[in-house]
Amino acid sequence: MKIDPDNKSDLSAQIAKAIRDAIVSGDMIVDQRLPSEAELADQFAVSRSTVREALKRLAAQSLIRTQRGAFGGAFVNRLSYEEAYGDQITTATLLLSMNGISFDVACEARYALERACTPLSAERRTADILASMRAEIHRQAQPGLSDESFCASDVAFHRALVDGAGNPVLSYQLAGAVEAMQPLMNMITFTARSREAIVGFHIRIADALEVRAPDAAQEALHELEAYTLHLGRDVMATRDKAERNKDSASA
Amino acid sequence: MKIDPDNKSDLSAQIAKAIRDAIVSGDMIVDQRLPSEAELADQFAVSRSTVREALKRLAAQSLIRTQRGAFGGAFVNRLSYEEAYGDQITTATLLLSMNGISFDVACEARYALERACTPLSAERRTADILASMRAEIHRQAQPGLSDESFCASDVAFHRALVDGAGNPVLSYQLAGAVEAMQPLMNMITFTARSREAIVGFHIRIADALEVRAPDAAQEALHELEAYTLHLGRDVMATRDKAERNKDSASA
DNA sequence: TACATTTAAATGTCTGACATTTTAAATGCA
DNA sequence: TGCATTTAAAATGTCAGACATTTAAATGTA
Repeated sequence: MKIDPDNKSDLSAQIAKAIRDAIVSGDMIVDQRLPSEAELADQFAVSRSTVREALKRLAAQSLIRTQRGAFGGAFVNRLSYEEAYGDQITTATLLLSMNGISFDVACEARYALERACTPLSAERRTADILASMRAEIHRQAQPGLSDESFCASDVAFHRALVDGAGNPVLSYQLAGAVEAMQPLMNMITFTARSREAIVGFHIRIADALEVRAPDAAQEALHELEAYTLHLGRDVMATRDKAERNKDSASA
Repeated sequence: MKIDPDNKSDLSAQIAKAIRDAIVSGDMIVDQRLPSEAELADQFAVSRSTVREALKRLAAQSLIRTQRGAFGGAFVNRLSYEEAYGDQITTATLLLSMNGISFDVACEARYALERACTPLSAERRTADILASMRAEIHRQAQPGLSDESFCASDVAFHRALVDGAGNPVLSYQLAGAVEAMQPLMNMITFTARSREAIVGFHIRIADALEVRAPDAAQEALHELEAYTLHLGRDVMATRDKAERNKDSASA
């Protein structure tokens, strides 16, 4: 089913690729059992350790799961949204933090994606979704809330907006974009006034969804984007200024 | 920097998680060198094999890279868009194929996401992007083209539309959604007439982008979505019918 | 200085062993 | 026979030690 050219480097990566290809192409189907580690070692003419390293690579991508014991082994895993979310969010977060993505760019992407599902959400939002949004709005209005908790609630609100579209593919794709913003948002110190403004936008969005008014929701979202961008730019400007002062002081 | 509770199961997964957390939290920064395998084995009080399996998990997620030789080792990897694309597309493809996502749902998600970046693309598209789109349109009009090549070109066209927005975060998020559709699209047999229709929509989109008319682009995209949905439903209906006939014949 | 050689440190691979988990089969007993 | 218990086998998880290979720094030499 899979052969290995006599390249000399990174056997475990090659073996992982061969098995991964078999899974992605549909040659191996969900819940099918892979040969045992010993058998794979024979087939590929490598040691068991090398096979194990290959299998761990696949396990890290949730492509297989392993069971111990007799009649155990490695099985092709049905990739679930729940499993995929985690990686998606981790990857998106790292992409932002490691590549110096500016607040502006991240913000634009996030709201563009949210606008993509607002019309659908206005059409399909369930009572549950609406209740979740109202609950988050209520939490965001609590006076003693820390900035981190406020941001977390903000993310939860927007997740509800996305999930309201009732399209799991959309939810999956947007989970990363929305959650990856949180570290950037966490750098913002929310004054009482800015919180009040944000909650106001949230209420407008929830109201619009409640009466299934896509245009009103879209407009509120647009204004929220502009406001968020404004807040973010203020913070960045202040930070850059402090940075410059520190530099000139130390020089 | 990281400790390991005395759970007895899946040491390599626990170690991978500890290191991953250190990377995601920023405790370890890009290009920082991890301790050698032997040192990690000491720190975690496990064997070198176990450490290696943990490192392979992280390598599979592109979180680290390894270099052989003196002064080599494992280094925190700067996660690039190029690396992330691959996983993103693989995961999105598997999610669709393994979870029985219907053509309708996938199609809706894809076009919703594309609509999110059409206004940006109309505003910012470069001459290069426009040239790419025209080139793909030209290819799609070739008579001898196979269905697979037509689909691949279709994906390339829509990738250009997305990239036109000039926002790498958007491009990353949408790569999976667009490319994951290809296997589903490949099941469609494109007649000469349907190809002609699709090329017509593509021309309208490119024209709209050329004169920076977001609304016209949006409208053409909407109609293309409806048309694609129509094509897909026909195919699915035909296939289901054939399936039923086969069932009743064998029964 | 420039080039060749040596050396050390690290990952990559192999072998063989033992521990643990889990299920199926075998066994024993009423 | 029927059921509970025990046993055996198969598989993954872990460990220890060895050797191969790669790489860059250190060293030696013309």
